[in-house]
Amino acid sequence: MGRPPCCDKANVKKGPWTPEEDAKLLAYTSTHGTGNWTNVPQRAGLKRCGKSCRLRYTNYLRPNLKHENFTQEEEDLIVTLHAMLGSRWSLIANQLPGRTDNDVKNYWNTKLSKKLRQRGIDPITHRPIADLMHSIGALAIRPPQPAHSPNGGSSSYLPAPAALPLVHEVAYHAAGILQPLPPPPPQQQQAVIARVDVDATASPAADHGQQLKWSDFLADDAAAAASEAQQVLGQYHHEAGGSSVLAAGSSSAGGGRACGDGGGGDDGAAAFIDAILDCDKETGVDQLIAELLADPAYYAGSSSSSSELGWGC
DNA sequence: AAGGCGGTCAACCGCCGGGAT
DNA sequence: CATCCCGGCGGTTGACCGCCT
Repeated sequence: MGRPPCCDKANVKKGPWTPEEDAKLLAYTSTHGTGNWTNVPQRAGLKRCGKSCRLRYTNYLRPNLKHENFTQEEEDLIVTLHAMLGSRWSLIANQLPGRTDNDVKNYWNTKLSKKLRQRGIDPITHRPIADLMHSIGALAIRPPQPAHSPNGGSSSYLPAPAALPLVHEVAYHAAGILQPLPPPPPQQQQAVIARVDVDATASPAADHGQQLKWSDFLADDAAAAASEAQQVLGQYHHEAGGSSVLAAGSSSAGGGRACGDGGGGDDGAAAFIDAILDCDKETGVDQLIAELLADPAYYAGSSSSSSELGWGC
């Protein structure tokens, strides 16, 4: 039953690739393409596992890969997308033409997370570390809460009473796309966001009557999915028309979206991200997010944006 | 000059979902 | 329908390199 094994694991080479191996793999892929990696090592004359060949090709040998340093625009986009998606590196890399998920992941782990930490920002939650310390203290003295989910249960948040809004959500509220959030009770302002996830409750549309769900974009027809996303998000845009909160015309670095073929932009997930980013661009939320991320006052819990929302500490 | 140390990044590991058989 | 592999993914490791003492 099933398929034959991919390779003889006892007879495969491991470790760094030699130029000769690279040349063989490149020669093979340039003439035969990249289908069926299981057969590639044998046909290319390599003593490697097919998986290793695929990795070497996609991360290093593939044409159109960028090998130079990340630009400021790419850096901003990674931070923004990480705030939205968490560590879904392949999705983030899809928005950065010429970059691989491994590139993005390494860059995040070695550079960006440190940068954020140096600025007092927790790279996982994108919240001030000081806030998290407070939250840990608050959680330590808070009695256990019964599992309760107002929307019928999403795993995006810890069962905390009310999480602080995500960076993205703050921007949407500030832009007037969503109804203003009611000021949370003081103790709830210190709730922890444990995970950032694109899900119903975490989406900007969560409390707008109509939910924007990740799964909605997982349609067979990518074009239809993207269209649907645009339609749904466009509605928010329309309803938020004339928002006075948006700062007109300021050009921050965060707005530069790298929208290319990306190679993987033809699936529902990419359509979802495309739709979010397009909507951000149209509404100016992308600039707002960039400003939020760049604003130390925001991370200190006293930004103008948060005070506009009525939960200033 | 040499050893320690930290940063970087290519490569591996293990898991999972989907699909082939 | 069950089984098992493939391909993709995120997490982790370890070799290499440059800087510092």
